[in-house]
Amino acid sequence: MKLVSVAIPAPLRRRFDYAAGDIDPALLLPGVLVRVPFGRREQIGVVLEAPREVAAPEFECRPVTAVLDPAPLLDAELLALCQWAADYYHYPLGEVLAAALPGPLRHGKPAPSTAAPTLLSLTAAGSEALAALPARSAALKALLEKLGEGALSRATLLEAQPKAAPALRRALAQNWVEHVAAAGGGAVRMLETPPPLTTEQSAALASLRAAPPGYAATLLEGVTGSGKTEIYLQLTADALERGQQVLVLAPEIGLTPQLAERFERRFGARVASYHSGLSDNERARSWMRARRGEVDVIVGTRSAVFVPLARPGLILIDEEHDVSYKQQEGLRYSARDLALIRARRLRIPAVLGSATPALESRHNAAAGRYRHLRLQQRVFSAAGPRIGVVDMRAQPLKHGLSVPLLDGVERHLAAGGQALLFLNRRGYAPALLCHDCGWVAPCPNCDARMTLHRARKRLICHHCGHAVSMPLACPDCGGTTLVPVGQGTERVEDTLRLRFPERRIERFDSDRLGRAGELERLLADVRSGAIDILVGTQVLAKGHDFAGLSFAGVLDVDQALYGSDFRALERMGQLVTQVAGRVGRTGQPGEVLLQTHQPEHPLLRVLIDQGYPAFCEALLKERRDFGLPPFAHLALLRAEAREEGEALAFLKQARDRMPQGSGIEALGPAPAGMARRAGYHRAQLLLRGTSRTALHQLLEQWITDIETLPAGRRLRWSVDVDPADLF
DNA sequence: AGCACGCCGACT
DNA sequence: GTCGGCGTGCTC
Repeated sequence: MKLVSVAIPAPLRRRFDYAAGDIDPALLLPGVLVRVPFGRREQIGVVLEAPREVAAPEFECRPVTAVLDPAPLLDAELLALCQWAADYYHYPLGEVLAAALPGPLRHGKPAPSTAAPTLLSLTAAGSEALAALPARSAALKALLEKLGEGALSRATLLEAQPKAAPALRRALAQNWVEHVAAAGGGAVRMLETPPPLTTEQSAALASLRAAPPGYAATLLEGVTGSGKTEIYLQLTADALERGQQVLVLAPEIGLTPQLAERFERRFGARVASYHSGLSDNERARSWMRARRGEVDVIVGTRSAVFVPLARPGLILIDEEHDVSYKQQEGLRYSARDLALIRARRLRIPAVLGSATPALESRHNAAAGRYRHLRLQQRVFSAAGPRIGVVDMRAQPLKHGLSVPLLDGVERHLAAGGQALLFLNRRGYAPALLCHDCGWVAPCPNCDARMTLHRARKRLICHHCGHAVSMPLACPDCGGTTLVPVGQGTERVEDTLRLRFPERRIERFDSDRLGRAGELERLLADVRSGAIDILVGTQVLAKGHDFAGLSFAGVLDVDQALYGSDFRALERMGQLVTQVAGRVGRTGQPGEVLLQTHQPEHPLLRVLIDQGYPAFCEALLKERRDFGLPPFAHLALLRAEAREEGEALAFLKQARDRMPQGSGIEALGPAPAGMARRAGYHRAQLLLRGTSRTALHQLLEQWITDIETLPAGRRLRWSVDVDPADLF
């Protein structure tokens, strides 16, 4: 009889064999989705291998219920990539496959019908209408203006202007906007004249183009403003001319529309976006369009690394250093690393771009695994900003803002510049203290303090989301003098409002930017010069261009200097360098001030005096001395349980069963950095080894063994290969 | 993960 | 007498 191996989306690290039954074996190809009976219910599984003839099955196999696709949904390459990820991250293949498929397809919905996207173009009548439009037709005006800059697909347009759908309907009805075919299938139309390249850009491009066809990884280390995107665009043009597809990864949803826009504007390319901001159906459509070759450029976040490619030609990973590429739950994969694996298997080039490459990437480049190209010259201004330090010791403070910093803001605003203040802490204050008895509002679920959100009159835990209304009196002693301690972006914003009442100050953090399109709207105001001071978190450090910025302040450098996470310093260096790179593009000299209580910190000095590359060298030396990545390979066994001590006890058992003599060291188990979070007690066991092969061999054996531990059933545990942090 | 089976406590 | 708690086992 004919048997097929099927992967089932369940936390089971094995395959299940089914009988072909009365289904034509020719339909049961690898990558085909099938409906199969599984226990007492039905599951959608993926066929892993073509049916094999077995005389007498050792197991009584149940028959496949139905074949869901006429042709395999997953091609051989994607299947192999998922198998690789399952092996490397020690995660069940069925679950990896489920992660690679958009929701509707995973649940057995038929593949949506798609067509190559068309572009929306402003007509002559549209231009005329735009000029005559009354001011109150704001949405329509914004829409026509946007399309006036160049044709865009409907999807990209709606990502930039989420509420433009009604206006678009009207514009189409009036013939102010028309559908035009996008370029594709090897025909590249240059719709924009590419800007002249700098000498460095030309050299980098020439070097990339000179590479023989096939896999090559290139680290493109280019300071902010050195024109990495232009290199991406020109490499993309090459691939499009060859009739190939380009996969572009960005760390954040907010960066994908801009990239999509660039490709559509430049080439009239057929672009699909893929990220979690899209609806399930939109994701399924993008996925299928890429699979069917109806789009030539796929722009997406982490999960886009699993989008199938009909004609793969190039993979671009922008801001490759960004930690968002690492998934922090479930299948804990690194999209950057998987993208490189994918490029190698596909025998196509990959380019890792960043102004501040990850230590690992610089190390890989130095070891000859990647080519290393550098762009050190900015396109628009010759000099980088001056970076200074404010010694916070004995400084009079205004809610965390020092006098030199406030003076800096003042000076640059007076000179017509914009100022950016960076603080990686949202809310008003990270703690609320009773002045009478010393009580500090704790989170009932976590080992953490509640953050005060004053505008919303609430205390919110940033680790579990628990929220209560702001107390008026201390619950312990009844005292009414409750003092906010420390500062978050909200408080900095308030302080600045008092100091600069006539200036427009805007906060950029996830509290403020909740609604779709809000960031885009604010960024437009920054570009037009309507906003004078930007206060924000992470969001501000990622890839957005602020042409008018001439001053930046980093308020809490100390967090990284005291931080216990081994990557904290690396991230601080990246942040400072990225922030510095956004400053002083206008031509007026930029300035960056770092507030710290440790102005003499040796690594901080190296960063300021010698720059990011030297800083990385110093950090790498430290990592070597401490036996940390990239000089050792890590895996973390995490566990969390409702009862205190259970997680630790489980990890101790696991440790006792670790195979011996593998050369892998076990450190711990120990309670996690935050021992209790969201009601769970957490602990972890760290594995370290210099041989990746040895580490993986051990993990494979060991995990199979741990799975049989009864204690493991009563708690949640997971394996994290190449953990991004050790918390 | 689901889902069923099974063996003990407090209800109508 | 049953309803239901969650420990244990299994899924081709």
